[in-house]
Amino acid sequence: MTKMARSEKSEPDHKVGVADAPHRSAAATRARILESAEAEFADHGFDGVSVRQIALRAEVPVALINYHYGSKEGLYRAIFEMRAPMIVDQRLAGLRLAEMEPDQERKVEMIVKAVLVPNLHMRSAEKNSSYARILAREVSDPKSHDRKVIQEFFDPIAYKVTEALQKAMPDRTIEEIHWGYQAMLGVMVYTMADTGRISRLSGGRCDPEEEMATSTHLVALMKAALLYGRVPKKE
Amino acid sequence: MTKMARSEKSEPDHKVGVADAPHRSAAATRARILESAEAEFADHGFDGVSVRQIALRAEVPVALINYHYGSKEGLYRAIFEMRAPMIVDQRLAGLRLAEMEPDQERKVEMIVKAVLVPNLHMRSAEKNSSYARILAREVSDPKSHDRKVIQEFFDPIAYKVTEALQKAMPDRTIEEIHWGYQAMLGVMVYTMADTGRISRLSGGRCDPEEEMATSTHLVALMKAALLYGRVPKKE
DNA sequence: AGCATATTTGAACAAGTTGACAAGAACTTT
DNA sequence: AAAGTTCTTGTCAACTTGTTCAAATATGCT
Repeated sequence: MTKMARSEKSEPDHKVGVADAPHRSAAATRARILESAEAEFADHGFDGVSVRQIALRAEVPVALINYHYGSKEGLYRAIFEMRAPMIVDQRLAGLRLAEMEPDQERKVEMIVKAVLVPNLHMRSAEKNSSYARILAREVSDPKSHDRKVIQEFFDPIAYKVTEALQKAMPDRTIEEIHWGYQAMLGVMVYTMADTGRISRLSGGRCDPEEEMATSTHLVALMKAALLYGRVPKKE
Repeated sequence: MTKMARSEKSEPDHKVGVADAPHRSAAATRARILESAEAEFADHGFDGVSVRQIALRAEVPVALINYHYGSKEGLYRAIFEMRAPMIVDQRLAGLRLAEMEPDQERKVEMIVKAVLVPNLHMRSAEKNSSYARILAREVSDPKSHDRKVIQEFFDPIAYKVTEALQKAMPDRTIEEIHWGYQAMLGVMVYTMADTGRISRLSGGRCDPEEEMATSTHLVALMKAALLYGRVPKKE
């Protein structure tokens, strides 16, 4: 029987008076590893990074990361377990607000915002920008299918969004609703994953780092797409 | 000095009468390697695949692929050198058609189609579906930045598209044009990269494999986004 | 203090990686 | 038919990969 990783931590709220002692607390080390992993995975992808690179960046011996997270994939998943709830909660909050809005046009706009804004914000919040890139990469990686991480963490909220859209625009077909949602996700992910191409092509006029401008434009586009983008009825 | 790869082939149009001879022609072998590489890269990404896996699938010894393509990256680039012109040409043709259209609304729709349809078609054409997934992956991979493959092959056509959009909708700001274009690319790439999530979320109602339905919906959405998605003017 | 548990460490492991080489087979041209 | 390319092949060395081990150190509790 192999030694199991310490997945669950007691996380004792010990006094941090001895902060600069030889060993920072275990929790701090775990956090540092997670941080490094996030950055490295964002830059090079799951397969593009070796556990050693992560360990090097975190300034810990390689073995430690296996001790704390069990495996490379365990470490990877830990990133999502930490970050996913943040944006899921924000989306839920946005959806609740949209629900109360009587005006249809505004309601759709609020739903769009509920989906896009949390992620776009995270993208520009320096600290989390790497997670945004990991997320973007994960959705376009067939291997993620095996990891099931998107499905596990984000499918539930996806259902909530499509439901909300359906309620806001009852005259739409289910297909229209879903393709509309996919379109939203697409532009969001593409923008989050941006590696400088948008800025390059636009001569610097468009920059995903500028959260306000980006959100404004994308929300306007997707709102219009959802409200006015009807497919000509068959036959 | 290392032995250089045979990047350029004389590609002699020799008689293929002896097709089933012990050695298939060199060109055929090259092609077979390229095919296998395409499939493997699509499934696992550049870093997720070893040259051995590709060689195994193509049923050739490992060394042969280094002989023909010099290196793993050389092989990767060869895929784009083969496929990119196909879709670039189709887009250009679409743009030329759009140019003659007098009606603005139709014109924009034609530009959208010129961008989306070639890729979506390739996605569903069984043979090339793997290339579509490679492409999708490449745009969300910062490492591609180093490889410069997107920039090299697709930036030129991107400029042509934004120009066309500008001419079709002269009242738009440059930012609106570019964000509109990025949105188009986003939904396209996301759809091309799909790993089954779209179908799963929609209970099987939406499937990127169904080219007609997919194109119809996405074109309708993006046309509306571009035509009616104006950002409220500042101040 | 002293004992048990949690954490950290460097070294080692087996498996798999890439790119290279020299030798051989096949096809072209002379 | 001989010579010269072009193409194919098995094997190799040097190196990474993720993971594990046993020993060392730190920490928390009574």
